[in-house]
Amino acid sequence: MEVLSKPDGASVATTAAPDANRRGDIIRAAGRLFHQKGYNGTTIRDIADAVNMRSGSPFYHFKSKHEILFTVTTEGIEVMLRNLEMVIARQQPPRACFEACVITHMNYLLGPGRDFAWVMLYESRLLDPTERAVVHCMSARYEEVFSAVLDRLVASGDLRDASAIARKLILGAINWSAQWYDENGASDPQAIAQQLCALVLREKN
Amino acid sequence: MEVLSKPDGASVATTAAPDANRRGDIIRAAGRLFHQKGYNGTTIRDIADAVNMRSGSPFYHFKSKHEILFTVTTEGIEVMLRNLEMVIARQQPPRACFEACVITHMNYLLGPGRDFAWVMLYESRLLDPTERAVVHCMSARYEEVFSAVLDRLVASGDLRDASAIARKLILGAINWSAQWYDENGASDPQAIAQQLCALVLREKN
DNA sequence: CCTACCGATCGGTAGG
DNA sequence: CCTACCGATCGGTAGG
Repeated sequence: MEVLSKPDGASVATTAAPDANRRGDIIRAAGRLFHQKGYNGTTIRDIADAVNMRSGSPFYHFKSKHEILFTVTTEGIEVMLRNLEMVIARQQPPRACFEACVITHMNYLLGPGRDFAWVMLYESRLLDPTERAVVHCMSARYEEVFSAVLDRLVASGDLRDASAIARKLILGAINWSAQWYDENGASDPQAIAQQLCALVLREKN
Repeated sequence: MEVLSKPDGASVATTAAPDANRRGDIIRAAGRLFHQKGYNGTTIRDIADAVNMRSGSPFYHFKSKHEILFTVTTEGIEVMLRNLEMVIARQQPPRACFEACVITHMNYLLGPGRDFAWVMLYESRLLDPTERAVVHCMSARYEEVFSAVLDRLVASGDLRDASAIARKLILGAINWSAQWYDENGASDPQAIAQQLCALVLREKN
């Protein structure tokens, strides 16, 4: 790489990085900041600072602040949906399938996807109607797939009720964990997922 | 009242109202706006407009925008805690007590307290550390009282587990309902509360 | 509680 | 991707 032949390597490393994914840097930094301070509490200058740009430069990659929020949000929901479909493709028995879905959901929600999932759950409502409709559509798809997992649990006798309200309550218990989970605390995402399963599933016999 | 003797009654009615609780008007309007658009997405001018004041006037009642947020937040948690303690004072059996607590919680969360509870749940994190500590302390008190209700359920055999995680999961399922509840939808707060009870409690026999 | 206003900051843009 | 900047708007205040 030509970078190596430049006389001032250190300076190049921090200011140039020609082929690095600056767009990805921006959405990761924006996700973290939107999570910490909220969308409206975060300025373009905050985001630019976090990736060592000047305040005008994020607009070279995104046409508006809203577009950054939209990108962060869809990144979150897309990964969650992809993960869910991968787990279901394993074709496990109903109970094992549900447990795996919850573990996967929580691993992302409380782990690498913390910021993206948070923004999707709590900040996407600040998008304008058109963008919000897209996000809502993707969330509905997630719920639809999850719903089929619950239906199988009812069929196998592991769950009493898979109505729309029951589904919302279960997903609520899961998603709410992002509010109180402490990564330095005693329990990890998997342990929480298992507690959730024990709470809503019938006792095994 | 002297108001009645004024020649232009209509004008008086909209501009004077000398002894009305303007402070209460402000926090109600602020609650609704913070719920709709978020704390940072709501301006002092939005709030002032909503109660027919000019932009500088809210500062006659509150020393800062943060103080309005703090007041809205504590109003929410105080009412919820008071309601909870009133239900517990009825001294019902464990299962009936739990059901009554959940119904009361949801009636406020999805009904008259919609805005206050929402702001408490989702916007209070934007307070500065000192104010947030006060709110956190009140929330902890709520959880503590709720925890005792769960302990009795375990003792009576109606619930398998009342660990801290189980408690968080149950409260999460409840609180999350504010995200999806549709007041024009099919089910009312009480029906949702009963579904929650059916989901987490052992079957009666 | 209003009028009039302030300094700071915001999202976004033109031109390079 | 930076420099330099713009119009709009923000939270808050002084004086009445």
